[in-house]
Amino acid sequence: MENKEVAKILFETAHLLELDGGNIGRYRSYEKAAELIYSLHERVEDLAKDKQKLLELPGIGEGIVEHIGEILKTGDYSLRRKLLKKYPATLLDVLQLQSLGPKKVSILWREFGAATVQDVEKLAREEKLRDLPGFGEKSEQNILKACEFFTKSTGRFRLDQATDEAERLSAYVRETCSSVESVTTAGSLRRGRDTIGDVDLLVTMRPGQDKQKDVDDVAEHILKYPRIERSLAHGENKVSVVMDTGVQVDVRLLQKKCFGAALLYFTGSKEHNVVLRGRANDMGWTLNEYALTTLKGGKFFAGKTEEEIYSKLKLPYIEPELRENTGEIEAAEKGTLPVLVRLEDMRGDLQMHTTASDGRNSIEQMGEAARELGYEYIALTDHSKAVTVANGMDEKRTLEQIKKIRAAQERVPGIRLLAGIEVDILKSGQLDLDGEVLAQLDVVVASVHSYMNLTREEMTERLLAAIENPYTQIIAHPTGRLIMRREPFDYDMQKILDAAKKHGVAMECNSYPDRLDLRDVHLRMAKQRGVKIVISTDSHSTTHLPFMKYGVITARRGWLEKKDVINTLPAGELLAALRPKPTSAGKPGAAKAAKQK
DNA sequence: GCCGTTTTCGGCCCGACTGTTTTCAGTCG
Repeated sequence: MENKEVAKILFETAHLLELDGGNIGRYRSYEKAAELIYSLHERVEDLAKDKQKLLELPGIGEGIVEHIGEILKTGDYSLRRKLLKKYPATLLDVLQLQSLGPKKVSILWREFGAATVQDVEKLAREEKLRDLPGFGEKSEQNILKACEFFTKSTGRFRLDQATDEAERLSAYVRETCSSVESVTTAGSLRRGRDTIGDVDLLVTMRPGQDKQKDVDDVAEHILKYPRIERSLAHGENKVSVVMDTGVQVDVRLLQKKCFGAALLYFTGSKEHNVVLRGRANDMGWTLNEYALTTLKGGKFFAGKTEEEIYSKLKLPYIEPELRENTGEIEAAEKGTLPVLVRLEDMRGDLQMHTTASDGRNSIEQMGEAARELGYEYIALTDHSKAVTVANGMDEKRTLEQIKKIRAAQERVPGIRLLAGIEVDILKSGQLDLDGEVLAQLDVVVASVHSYMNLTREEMTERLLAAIENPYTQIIAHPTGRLIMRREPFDYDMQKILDAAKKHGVAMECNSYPDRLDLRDVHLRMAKQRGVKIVISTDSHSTTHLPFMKYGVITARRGWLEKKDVINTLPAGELLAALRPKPTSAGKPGAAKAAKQK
């Protein structure tokens, strides 16, 4: 059973307990355990074999260990089942609605038997909510809007969508408010999560222009941004709006001396902050979004920069992408934080498509655009014949494509053009092209585009076969997930990564914002095993080449350093770092054997 | 249900905002 599934059952139990009222802290224990397991990089199933190991985890006690045992054994949990007899599972959706929390959801359930978002929406339309205690006309309207929003979307957005929204609004504020000194992105967007709930922007004022009136003027001005669909909140130092794209943006207007404390606080994660707060308390201070102050007397101690606060807490600066409370604080204490890979470290891009298959641009255009970005090399990796919808190439066309790439090199100086392929991994695990042809390519990237619903065992075998094939050098978008659209393939990731390490096959961190695959947790697993990583864009147009930044941020979330990512190497060293292919001339039988694998 | 150098009970991060109230409960991040 996957950690995600165990965590889901615990989360649901926590929410149901919250609805049920009673002991305040009890549900938080379930929630804390769920959060921990969700972000754990070891499998909870493996840890559970040794009860002591589970007990060592913070927030996990005898009770939770027993419940985890039950969940792993039976696939469900008796308390959750019991609560679900009392409350329908659809109430968990209702709980997701903005402005409705456990207390109010509980009232709606008791008073009207409202169990679904549709039920609540109907009641709001019939104006039946406004007379309940704690409700009113305005909250009825908000609930109605929340129901409509829920129906329209699940409320999360891809990293690129949130990035675009943040950049557009930031530019508007910077360009049109002369009293504003800086606009900074915080929240999960700054941490680089693959999906974003809402965008957090922090605004500071220029010296001398930071009186409440100036701040109010800026808030008013932000509310005039034409792409705002509606405003959710407008306080003294906060403006919350929903854009016409459905993305929610919270803008906070800050005093400069609080900027570091606020940036730290609003960047999160919540779990990271809770530990920092506890640490501050232990040292005789208290940390909030304004400052680090003394516990007694509230004397200001630090707050202007994040570095200053970490330093006072006797920690080195921790990069935002690491702030998930998954070991970064311990690493910071020991001085073993990774030096994370940066976008500037990337020397080439190893997956992209041209008009030869389903790309929009020619070899030359891709080469020139990549050279503009400062790359030293790229691999042109069009599809193989199994992907008929993408005009995949057979052996003959692949050989012609190699010639075309070699010829294009003459016309595009200043960047090395590597002849590559994105060869399909067939249902059997065989590669889609003959070994003799694969042997002539500089870079062989292999990936799955069909039969995505095989059983866990079948999919594991399929990928193992592909990795064992001597021509495979890189596995591209290894889990096949499409963010918010398609679940990842089901297979044994540990076995696949172990095999990749054994055979010297690199795993891709695909930068395409719909994919981000491998994801952070899996990249970290790969790093721990010493598996080589490449970060590629899978560009289908020159306009996709800048997606590299999303792959890099995902890699950073996976704790990857420059040395873990082989396309940070110069071309010669990169080619040496790729798994050596058998040459068709040297071993006549090798190619044939590989084909039959 | 978990936790503890204010430790076996009593609190669980904590401050802002909203909407409903006339001083605060509920929600949110």
